[in-house]
Parts: sequence; structure tokens; C-alpha cells
Amino acid sequence: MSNIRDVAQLAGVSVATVSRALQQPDLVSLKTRTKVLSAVKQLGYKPNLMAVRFRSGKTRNLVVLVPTVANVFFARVISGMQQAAHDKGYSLLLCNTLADEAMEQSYARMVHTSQADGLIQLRAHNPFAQLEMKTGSVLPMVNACEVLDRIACPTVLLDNRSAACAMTEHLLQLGHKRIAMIKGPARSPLTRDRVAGYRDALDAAGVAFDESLLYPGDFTLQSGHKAATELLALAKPPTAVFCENDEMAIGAIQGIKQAGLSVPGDVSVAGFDDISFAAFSDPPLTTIAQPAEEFGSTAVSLLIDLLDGRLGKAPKVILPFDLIQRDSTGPAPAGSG
Amino acid sequence: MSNIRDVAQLAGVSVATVSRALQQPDLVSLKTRTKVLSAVKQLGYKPNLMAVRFRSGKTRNLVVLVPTVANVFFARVISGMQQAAHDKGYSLLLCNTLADEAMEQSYARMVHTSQADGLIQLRAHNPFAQLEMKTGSVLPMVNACEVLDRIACPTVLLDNRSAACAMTEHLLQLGHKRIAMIKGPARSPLTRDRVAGYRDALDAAGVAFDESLLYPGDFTLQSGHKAATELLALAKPPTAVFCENDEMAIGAIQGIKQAGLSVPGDVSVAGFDDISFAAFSDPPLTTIAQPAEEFGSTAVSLLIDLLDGRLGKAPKVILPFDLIQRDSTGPAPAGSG
DNA sequence: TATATTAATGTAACCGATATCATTTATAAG
DNA sequence: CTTATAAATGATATCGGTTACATTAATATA
Repeated sequence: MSNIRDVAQLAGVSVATVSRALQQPDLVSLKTRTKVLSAVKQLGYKPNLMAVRFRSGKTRNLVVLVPTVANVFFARVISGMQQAAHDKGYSLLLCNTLADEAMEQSYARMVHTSQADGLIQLRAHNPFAQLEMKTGSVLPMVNACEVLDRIACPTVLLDNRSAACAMTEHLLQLGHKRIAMIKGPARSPLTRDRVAGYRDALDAAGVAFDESLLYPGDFTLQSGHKAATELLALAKPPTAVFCENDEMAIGAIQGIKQAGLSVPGDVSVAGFDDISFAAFSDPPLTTIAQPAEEFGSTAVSLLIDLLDGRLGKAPKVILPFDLIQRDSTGPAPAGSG
Repeated sequence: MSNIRDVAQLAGVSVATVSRALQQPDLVSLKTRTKVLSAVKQLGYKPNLMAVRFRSGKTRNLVVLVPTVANVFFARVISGMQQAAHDKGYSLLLCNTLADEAMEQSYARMVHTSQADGLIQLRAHNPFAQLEMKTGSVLPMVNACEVLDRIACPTVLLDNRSAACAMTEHLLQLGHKRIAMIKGPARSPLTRDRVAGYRDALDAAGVAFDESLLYPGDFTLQSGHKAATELLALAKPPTAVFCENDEMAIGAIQGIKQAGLSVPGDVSVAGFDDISFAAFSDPPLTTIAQPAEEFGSTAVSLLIDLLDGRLGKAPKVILPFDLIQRDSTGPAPAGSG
């Protein structure tokens, strides 16, 4: 690997001139610039970015904490992040946390050890307040998809409450009265918002809220299956199930079918996210579409703005949702409710 | 951010001693070590890894080129890579290539600009021979999931030919004679191997190969749907469809159902990969399970071994597969063939 | 032509750690 | 109590760029 000194020597100029010829060509005479560029080409010189970044103190790396890349929705978000990061000259250091806090902390520390400039997290259960206390320094962080309550932090999110409300209204309009919700972990703000939207719609329609219809899942296909199976075993089972993501909805559909019931004939099912599989389930899934890639690109933009000091006070960017009506939701069975 | 000089000053020793106290404690007296560690703790000192890596010339970053992270199988592979990389002190720079060669080249160049030590690619259509020629230097690279023909390169892969043969045999044993295959892009070595396995089984069973039953897809749900629809429109449609991945199989199932046929009553469908959705399709999908996470971890191990000069001549690691029989494959309809 | 001003280039410090080599201090052997 | 040997520590060059400052060359102004 040739370095800037080799280039300088070959071009017969100083290293400073080489650096300027490449970084601020205006400061170098045409004649010299030509000589330098010719030497660069001849040697196949590529600046050592490790050195550049060490000198500048900017790594141009961003840590991304993802609960699980196996989640199709997150995969799309990551895709959007990667594209945006690349466009702006940044790279992503991906961490699949798998709910392992030690792993999260370990990656978050990369910002303090100059391996990354900032951090993006999706679905933040555990804020890094603790870590920040300990190190005393601030961690440039952006949150995507889920709002962090305890920390003022730039965030890009959906109006989850309104979206959940809209879907619940859709089910109410179809005549459903017993609408179950397969939600996420109880402590998650995301779940809290969506449950709130669900209750908003019930309240507005004068339908009593029934705690037993609220079932906690963990966003996996399996948990959707289990939840639906148990909900159907209730004394007064639901005629509609609203799931907090599409994976659980697809799992729920299988559970309902295995119980000998039809979707949406006996039970309607709605999802959230509009992953690619949603349109290919049987029946195709009614769901809330989120601009997943845009979540990613917006999060990256926010973080870079934050790093460049171009950001005011922790903005919250709200992206639009879209209720996609397919065949998994239909009129409530006659005589129900 | 405090640096090693701050620590040295506070501890009343030289920077060299601080460095040794942290890197090679045996070379430092207990008394001095204690002083240093105390100063480290008091200042919250964390070594600047940017500096360490610049000095050492090792970035401890690995570039990962993924055709698309939206593919569930690849997501699992990445998960395995991330885990293994973290365990060994490496980070992953993820690139979602989306079949964009410019993007691939751009990320591959990161190795030449000292942003990464090596590269892992999945499904390599375009070898970097060209890039290597141009730069003259070798690119430490490992290939996963798909073998690269033109370059001798450490690889971790499945015996795709045997796996495809096994699945085809499974269908033959069920009495199917007209077995279609929804394959990937024609130029892919992966597809070539799997088609070869498919033909091996047909030949062994004395079933004539029919070119019209070989349909090229692109690994998406949509392409599986389209392929199945068109295959069923043939004068002599297949009674079984073997898809090169589960997404296409799930798409195919939908296409078959929409044509008014049942799976597996009229047409059996088999997939490849055993993604999480496979067990939740309707009917649950018969497929080939691959140790996806192990692909990832093995690829990372191979690359690190390669970087450390611990590798002989481009080994090919072959991981085992498992035929998972579910309900999407059944006996050929009576009177077929 | 002399002088002021600007453009072009060079010199060298610097970023933060590591590691070589030199030097001092502690221990062992005679 | 020396002297030889080992252990502990310090001073400093180094990695490859960038950049502040110094210096020289070129042009403009009087």
C-alpha cells in the first residue's frame, strides 16, 4: 500500500501539497495538481481512512441496535438505513441484540471507544441512562419506531395510537364487538400507545373494554399462534383479533384455522407493519402499512444532523401510516355480540 | 475524553507504563499497576480504538455484502455472523447490495481504504476479479452459501446438489412424475447446483427431464406466485413444484390456490431454507432446513482465520441439511402422469 | 523599480496509542 | 560488598494523514 509520502516523492512535492491537491484543489496550481493526480494514479494511491478518521476524531460509523434482524420489518428499516448512511459517507455497525442487554451495552460502548460516532436504536426498552451516568459523557443517539419516554432523544416514529385506533375502528365498522388484541411486551411504550389507540376506538364506539381480550405476545409467529389459541378458548371468544405485528397475525391465523374456524368467516384478523408475507398469507392480511425504509433513512439523517450540531431540541418526526384492507377482515358473524 | 497521557500524568508514570499496565500487566510491578488502574478508573479512561487500529493497521471491521437483508434466510445468516464477529472482537459493516454492482464495488473498496480487513459475500454473482486486477492487491474474501467458480476462495456452503436431489426424490417417492422447479437466476452457481441435483434424481428414477418445467424466479414471493400461475397454465401442468427458496414456495402456494387447486391435493409444493414462515404457511411447507446462523458464524471464522494467516488453501466447508417434511407435499393425484 | 499583496508550497506539530531501545532500579550470585 | 543479571520504567519514533504557520514565488500597486 502506497501512502501520501510515496505520492509526494513521486510528484516531487511535499505531503501537504498532495493533501491539498486532493482535498482543496483550489489551493494548488494546475500544474502541481496534475503532477499529483498523475502520481496518485500511477501508484494506485488510496488515502488510509483509518488515519484520516483517527486524525479527525470522526469515525463515520454508526451503531445500529436491532432487537432481531430476523424480524422482516426491521430488515426493511435496516435496508433504508444502510442506503441513507452510504449516501452520506457513513457505515453501519450492526448489532443484533436479541434482547441481550450485555450485548447492547457492549455495542453502545463503541461510541465511547471511538469506534462509532453515534447510535440508533429500534424498540428501546432499556435506555442507556445508566451507561451515561457511568461515563459522564453524552451518547449521541436517535430512536426509531418507538419513543423513549425517559430520555429526550430525536425520534422517528409512527402515530401508533392513531394507527391502532384506525384499525380498531375498521373492525368496529365491520360489526365486531369482541375485539381481542395480541399486543407486545407490557412494558414497551410501543405497546402502550397501540393499546391506548385500541381503547380510544372502543370508547368512542361505546364498547366496553375487556381486559381478558388483551393478550401479551412477543412479536413472533409462535406467540401469535399461542395467543389466538388461548383467546379462542375463552368462555366468550373474540370475533376479531388485532395483532401488533404481522408475524403474530400470521401465527394467529394458523391457530384459528387449526381450531376449525375460518378467517374471516368466524374470526377476523388484522396485523401491523405490512411485511411482504402479509399479502401472501391465506387469507391475505389486512394491516397497517408503515414506511419502513423511510424510518431507517430518517433515523440516519437525524443522527447525522445531531452529530453535526444541526439539530435543535430532540425533534420527533412522525411518519404516515396506511390501512391496507385485504381479506383477513370481514363482517362479524351474525348473532355475535 | 481523557487519553493515555492524562492517565500517565495522574498516576505519575510514563505513557509507556500505562500502556503496558493495560496490555501486558506482567511487565509492570503490582504497585505501579494499582496506581495506573486507579487513575484509569478515576478518569473513566477508555483507549481510543481508532488510534489503536490505525497504529496496528487492523480495523477489526468486516464488510458483509448481502443481496437483500429483506430475505429472511439471509437475516438469519447475518445474525450468526454478528454473534461470531462480536465474540471475536470484530464488527460487521453491513451492505445491502440490492444487486447494485456499484454499491458492491463501493463497499469492497473499503478494504483497500483501510476501513475493513476483509469481506464476506453471500450469493456472489460478480467476482471482484476486476477490482483486484485494478488495485493489484488481494482482497481477503470469504464466500458463504454459494460457491464462486472463478476464484479460489474459502467458502462455506451446503451440498446443494444433494439437497435438491433429496427433495426431488421425496417427491418422486410420492408418485409425482411431472415435477416443476422454480429456480433462481440462470447464471447463479447455486441454481446450477440445485438444478443438477434435481436432474440427478429424475435420471435415477428414469423420469424424463422437461425443460418447460424449469421456471426462473428471483427468490421473491411475487416471482413464486407468477411462476406457479404460469406453470399451471401449461398444456401438461406439473403435479409438484419444487422451489429454490421458501419465499417462492409460499408465493407458489398462493398462486395454486388462486387457480382453484389444492395443496397438496392437486399440487405438492416444496421449498428450501426452512425460514420461520415455512411452518406457518397453509399448508405448512415441506422444505430443506439449512443451518443459517452457522453459515454466518463459519464464514466469519473462516475470514478471521484467513486474515490471521491461519488458513491453508481456500477450504470449502460443507454444512449439513435436513429435509423437513410437513403438509405441503403429498401423494400425486390419482391418474396423474 | 520598489513595495504591498496574494498565491503556492514547504515544514513540522499533531491526533493517541504501541513498541523499540535506553536507562534505572531491584534482585541474585560470587 | 561488588558485580552480573533480571525486572521495571522512561524517552521517543512511529503509523498516515491534516493543518497551522512559515516561507517562497508570483502578481499587483504605487
